[in-house]
Amino acid sequence: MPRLTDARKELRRTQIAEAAVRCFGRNGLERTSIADITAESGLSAGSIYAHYRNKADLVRAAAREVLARRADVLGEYAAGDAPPGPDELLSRLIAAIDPAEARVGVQTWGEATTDPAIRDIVVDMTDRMRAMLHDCVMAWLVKVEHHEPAEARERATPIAHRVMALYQAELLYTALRSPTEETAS
Amino acid sequence: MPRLTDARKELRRTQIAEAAVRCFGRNGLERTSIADITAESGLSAGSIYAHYRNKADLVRAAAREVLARRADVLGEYAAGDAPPGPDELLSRLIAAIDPAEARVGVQTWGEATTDPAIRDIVVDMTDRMRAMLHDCVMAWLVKVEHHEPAEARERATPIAHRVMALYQAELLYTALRSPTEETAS
DNA sequence: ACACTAACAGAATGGCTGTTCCTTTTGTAG
DNA sequence: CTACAAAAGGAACAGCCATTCTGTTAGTGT
Repeated sequence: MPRLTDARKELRRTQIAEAAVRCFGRNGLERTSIADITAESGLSAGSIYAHYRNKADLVRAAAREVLARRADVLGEYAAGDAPPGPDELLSRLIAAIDPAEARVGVQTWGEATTDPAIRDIVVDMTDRMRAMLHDCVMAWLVKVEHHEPAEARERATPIAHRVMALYQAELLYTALRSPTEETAS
Repeated sequence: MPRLTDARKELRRTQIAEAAVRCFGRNGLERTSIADITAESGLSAGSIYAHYRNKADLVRAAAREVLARRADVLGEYAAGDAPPGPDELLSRLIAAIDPAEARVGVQTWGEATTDPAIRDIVVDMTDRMRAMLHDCVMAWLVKVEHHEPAEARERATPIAHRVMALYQAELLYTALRSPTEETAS
């Protein structure tokens, strides 16, 4: 084959990454072998190495994917014109948690303590998500609680911090609650 | 040597476990080889296997040790006759966090998503710690806020839950903040 | 439609690592 | 103090797994 068109290439990359995420959720980052991923994705080792430099690179991509998907959910809320308050916001975030992705997310935290590249991804995604929470809470303070924008910005910071913390804790609980068995119909 | 006296045997076990914890904090649970642990502990492979059935067994012991040490800190507070309020309690817990142990703790979470044995340890320790927090908050409600014991017991539950969540989030931040370098003099 | 070249399959490899085995050492009981 | 047996040392082993390599296939630009 000649060089694949960019769309196709990206498609293959996500196909591999998604298979990897499924494997990671099932067996963990390190206990997942390339062979597992080839089996899950239906591709071969050679093919995987044509798209990712090595396993670490693939893990990074998987981490980015999982974390990004979680962050995206937030974008919608902040933009709406009836922003939910902190409690409601937290409830919705928690309701949107997917157990499999929660597991990979928590595994990612563990890996981040050791691997600087993963650490940067996690920190970056966390900061970004907290910023979105901040926007969301500020919008609520202004539109619903009728605070001054300047004051709202200040007040929103610790609230966003707390919501983030409670959300992460819930993510951990979800990850621990569903050890390895779920056959969601 | 004949069978070591129980005290000596336990000493060796903790010597190995502590070396393992140091290695885990530095390189992660899976990236730490038995060779690393022999180097860190000054013992040999044969010796390690005389005290632990296998590596998984050693990881379990290390997890227990780290989590137990964190839980122990709490015991003191609950027993004192001037129990700290939730905010003060959280501050003290956070102040007592050791970065190296935080890293191993977070790694343990990641492992728990995959390994049922580790999962049980983490869940057990978390429950135990939350129960201690509950006792502590209840003592505060009764002794300082002058609530009725029955009412205090009820009110303490969600508060303990929140303190636990915020503590765990802080643990995560600490683990991420200190990637691998600290040469505390 | 053709040719070119990168994607793909899958076997081969080389290194690493958990575990075991055998020897030597040494703590303990009598 | 002696003898015994378990513990410590460390080399050897076996299996796994990331990565590479070789040939084959099939998209893509012309």
